[in-house]
Amino acid sequence: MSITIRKIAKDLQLAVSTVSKALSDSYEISAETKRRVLEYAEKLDYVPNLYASSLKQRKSHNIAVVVPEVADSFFSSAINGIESVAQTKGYHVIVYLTHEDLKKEEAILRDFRGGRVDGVLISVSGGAKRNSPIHDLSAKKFPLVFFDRACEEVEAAKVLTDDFESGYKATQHLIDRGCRKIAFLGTSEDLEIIDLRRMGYESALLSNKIKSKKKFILRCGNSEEENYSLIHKLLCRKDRPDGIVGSIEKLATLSYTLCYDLKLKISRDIKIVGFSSLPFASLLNPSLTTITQPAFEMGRTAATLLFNILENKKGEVPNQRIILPSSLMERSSTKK
Amino acid sequence: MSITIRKIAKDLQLAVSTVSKALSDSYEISAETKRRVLEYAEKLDYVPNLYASSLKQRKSHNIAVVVPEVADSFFSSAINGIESVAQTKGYHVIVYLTHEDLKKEEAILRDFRGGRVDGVLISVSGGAKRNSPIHDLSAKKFPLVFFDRACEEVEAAKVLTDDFESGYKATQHLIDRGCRKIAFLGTSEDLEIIDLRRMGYESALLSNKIKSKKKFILRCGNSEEENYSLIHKLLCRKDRPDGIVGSIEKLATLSYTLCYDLKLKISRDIKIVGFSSLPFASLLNPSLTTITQPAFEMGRTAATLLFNILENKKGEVPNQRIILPSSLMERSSTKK
DNA sequence: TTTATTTACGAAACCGTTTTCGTTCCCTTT
DNA sequence: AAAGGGAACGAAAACGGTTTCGTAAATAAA
Repeated sequence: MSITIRKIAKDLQLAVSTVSKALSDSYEISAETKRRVLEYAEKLDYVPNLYASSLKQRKSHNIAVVVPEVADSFFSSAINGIESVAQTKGYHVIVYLTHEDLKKEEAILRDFRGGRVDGVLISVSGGAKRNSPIHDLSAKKFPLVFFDRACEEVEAAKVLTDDFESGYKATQHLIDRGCRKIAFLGTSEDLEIIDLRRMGYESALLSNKIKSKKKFILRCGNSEEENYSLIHKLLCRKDRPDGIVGSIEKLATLSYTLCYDLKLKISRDIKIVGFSSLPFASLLNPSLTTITQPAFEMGRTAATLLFNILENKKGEVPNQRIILPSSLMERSSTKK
Repeated sequence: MSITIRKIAKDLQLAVSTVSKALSDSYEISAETKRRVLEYAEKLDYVPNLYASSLKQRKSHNIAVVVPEVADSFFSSAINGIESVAQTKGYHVIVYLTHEDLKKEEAILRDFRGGRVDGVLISVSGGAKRNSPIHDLSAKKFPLVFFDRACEEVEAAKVLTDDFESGYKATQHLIDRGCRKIAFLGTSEDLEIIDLRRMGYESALLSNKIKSKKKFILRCGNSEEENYSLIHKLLCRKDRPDGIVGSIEKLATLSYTLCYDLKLKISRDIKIVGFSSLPFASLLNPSLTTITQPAFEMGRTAATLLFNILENKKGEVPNQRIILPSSLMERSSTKK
């Protein structure tokens, strides 16, 4: 039997309301009574029941972070950024993993509607339609901020990078390094950011009068094995690409593995640039040229935005759209 | 205003208890009534209030995973392992990050006592004393399973690897490759697993009649910069080590960075073996020889154990101690 | 001195479920 | 026909806090 506010009240000959107020440091209670209550609570090692207070107060002091996975440098850094601000606000951050499974994501969001969290920061998983009804509904039900991977048509705050430009820059960089047959590794489902990166890629090709080939645009899936064989096939073509844009971290590293396996020398035979926030991209063999997003900063910004909404600061645009700059970090994988 | 069971009851001219039972598919309720309730609930998009039911039922259907950080391949994989079993049990897993801050860890555990979660899986942060009172108390308060980083003297289930043996193996491997001046990079606080790894290291040195030097045993901290300069100092000594055991993933990769900066050629000038579950350790330059723990499997096992406790399966030893094997993956960083 | 105001506390309602007992009503038994 | 036994549902008490609204005493204002 856990110790409750009622027990404290009885033992101290006080009303439960008095104890409750004393514990929350209400002005209605005298210093002396507060002291008695605090002391006794401490002594009994009283811990308030979360569910009782949340039920009554209609707030949980929790925010959710919903991400596809955590074994990705972008997400793990972003989570740290989010935590850094949640902490100052006295909020807990709860991490939910979708494993790129839209069904799971929907289940999680639906579950939130029960009041589990006060707000949500989300980077949607593949397959989330641009105007997913569930995301839309959720955004109307409670504060929701997209970061990095958003649903375009859902009205909510968003923290993004300029993915079109990033795709363009990555591709242009490869072209500058002499590549002419550049492949783009994307995901199978229609994620907006991947689409934009691909459009940037295609636009760069166009600017340089290079024909974009369907065969060089891969739609990778969720399974490592499947992706392995897809890229394998790509790299075994007669007109094998001489450059790769890996629009997801794991696709870039997987390309490395394939080059190893196929005895292709990265940078000489084929140049690679990957989207990644890996702290040790420079330790890879060869060091990987990356488009690096300000992951921590994006998390921080998104969380700040969320708290602005929660605290209902006026003067704030409700559905802000913030674009943070990402940068091309040139390394050996694209050396001439 | 959210829609509640009470509204459904009123609209359908039923008692709240009837609706509640219908929703939980109780045998007391006729099929017809169930159908009506379900249909109407669906129509109104009813979502049960989590706090109300948890308050009443005294269970949350949540389990917590408490880890120092998530930007570490071991932890991110372990989390996936945990999730894989939680999912089959209909439980949510909530990830808490301590950032290796014991104060924060204590606050989190204390918070749990309010009933936030039904059970906890924890890998303690540095500085957690062997018999930390808070962990001890927590273990008595609710189901708690340690994985990887445990508090030795706290009575609770544990899923571990043989860290002494791993430290020994790593060191012996370096000796076999010709190293004689081997450094051990550990953490500053007394984590049991690090201690065991270090003892394995020292034991291997002893077996080979190599004197262990205090100066070669580094106690790294939490800040990257600090660790950088610590290792920097180590590698600039006149009698610079010819081998390094990195007992934490980030210490191994940091050593790489330092070798780069100091123009030391890894494997020729200095050999490195690191504890890591990085999927792309083989992509590093040079590929990193690792002690790899079965991270996913450990997560899975720990979670299974926790659910056994939650379900109170008899015939199960309450405080099992399971040791899983880790393996030395030989790669280029320790080539002769 | 009377009236207003403040201070410090208590009683009770409430948050939205679950759960325990009843209580009907109807159908078997004997 | 009386007793017994389900089947289907309702009333009300929890769960452990918070919050509103009183109220008595103490203090200040008139």
